[in-house]
Amino acid sequence: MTFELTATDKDTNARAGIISTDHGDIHTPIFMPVGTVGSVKGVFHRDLKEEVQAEIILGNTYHLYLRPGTAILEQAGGLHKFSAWDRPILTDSGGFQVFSLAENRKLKAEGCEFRSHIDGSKHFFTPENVMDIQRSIGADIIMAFDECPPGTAEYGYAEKSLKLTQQWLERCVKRFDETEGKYGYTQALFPIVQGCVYRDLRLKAAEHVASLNREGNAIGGLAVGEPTEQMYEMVELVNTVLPTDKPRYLMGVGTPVNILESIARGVDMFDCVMPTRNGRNGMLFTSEGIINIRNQKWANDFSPIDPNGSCYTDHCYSKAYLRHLFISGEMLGPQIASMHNLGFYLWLVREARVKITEGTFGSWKNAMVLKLAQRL
RNA sequence: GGGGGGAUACCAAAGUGGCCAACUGGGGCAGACUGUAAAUCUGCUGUCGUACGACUUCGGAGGUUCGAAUCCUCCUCCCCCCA
Repeated sequence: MTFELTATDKDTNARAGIISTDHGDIHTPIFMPVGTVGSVKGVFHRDLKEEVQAEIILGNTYHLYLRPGTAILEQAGGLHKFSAWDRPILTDSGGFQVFSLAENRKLKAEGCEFRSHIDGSKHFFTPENVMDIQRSIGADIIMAFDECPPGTAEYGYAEKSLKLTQQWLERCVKRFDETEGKYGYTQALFPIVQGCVYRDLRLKAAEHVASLNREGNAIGGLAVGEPTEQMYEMVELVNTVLPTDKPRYLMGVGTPVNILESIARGVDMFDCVMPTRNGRNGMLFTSEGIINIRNQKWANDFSPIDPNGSCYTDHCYSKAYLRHLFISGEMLGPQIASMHNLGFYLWLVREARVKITEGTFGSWKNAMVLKLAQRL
């Protein structure tokens, strides 16, 4: 995997670049649709490629390990072949599940014991076996196994947690470097900066991560309950330390506005369940603002879902019809909404890329931020 | 013609003297969702009020009672069985 910086904005820290992987190029800034169990929920690969124009998608180590399991994935020849997705894939390590499935796990220095959310069975994740599992899944970019503490964590806990994450990171790197890809193409390991909302911890974590000199770096533990302004502050701070010649990935973020603000602070890669999950639940992100398509007021609005949208669904279907689908519990509704939202997110980052290249990102971003946060 | 059963809020359906403005579903309305245990979850759903509360309701009209959706009388309508 390589990264080439192709443009830098004059007014902000925004950058444009190209990540090259064995499964193709990724133009940054980029949004990566989340496909936890090997499926971007409700969206066909063909639409993901041709309409949404997704260049890379996510998978999740914890979920894929439980189902279908590494044996099946290895027999299939890795997740790309298994799922018939031939573009790049990034897998999260299961670190987020240490956070989101907190009731079902026990943290230890050695690793993390999980109770499967499916059948209650016990599983033990360590930095080493998480690297091995991600080798079996075969993602182009794999993530270090970390602990993601809640945004409200107190300093003492945050400090302790960071120490654990850093120890785990060393072990991840060691294991990763001792092993190699199983399917004939290369993989890259991204370390993750933790440290909650504490400046000194974040700086320390960023310096540690930078010193490892990996092919890309991630910022984790944000958008997990802390105020948005603190998130921006942390992103800005961490990016003063993370190398400029490596892609920076802000994990799990976020709203369209979060993404624009973070691009302005030097982030290159994003992922979030928001466009798909909120889409399934009737929330549309459009070029004019946010729509709750279930609201009564759209019942007789026969205008297209998003007249400026880049997907065929945006022009093909009306708001009134999409509302009808949601109200009627038709599965086509969530599918259309998911595709629309993903299409919008990808349009947004492509547009950001153009503006960065043209040198007009700053003013464009400010105008967009005002528009996109509006509730229609 | 005879006998029996029923009528409760938008729909269905509990409730059969006070704890009932009325269980529960559905529907409707609104909200939440950030490295996905989520096609999920939450709230509201008689009127007025932010709320404490006030007012009007259980087919209709009377009545009994301190008190009625619940008991009595009459009326209207619906369903079932027999002829």
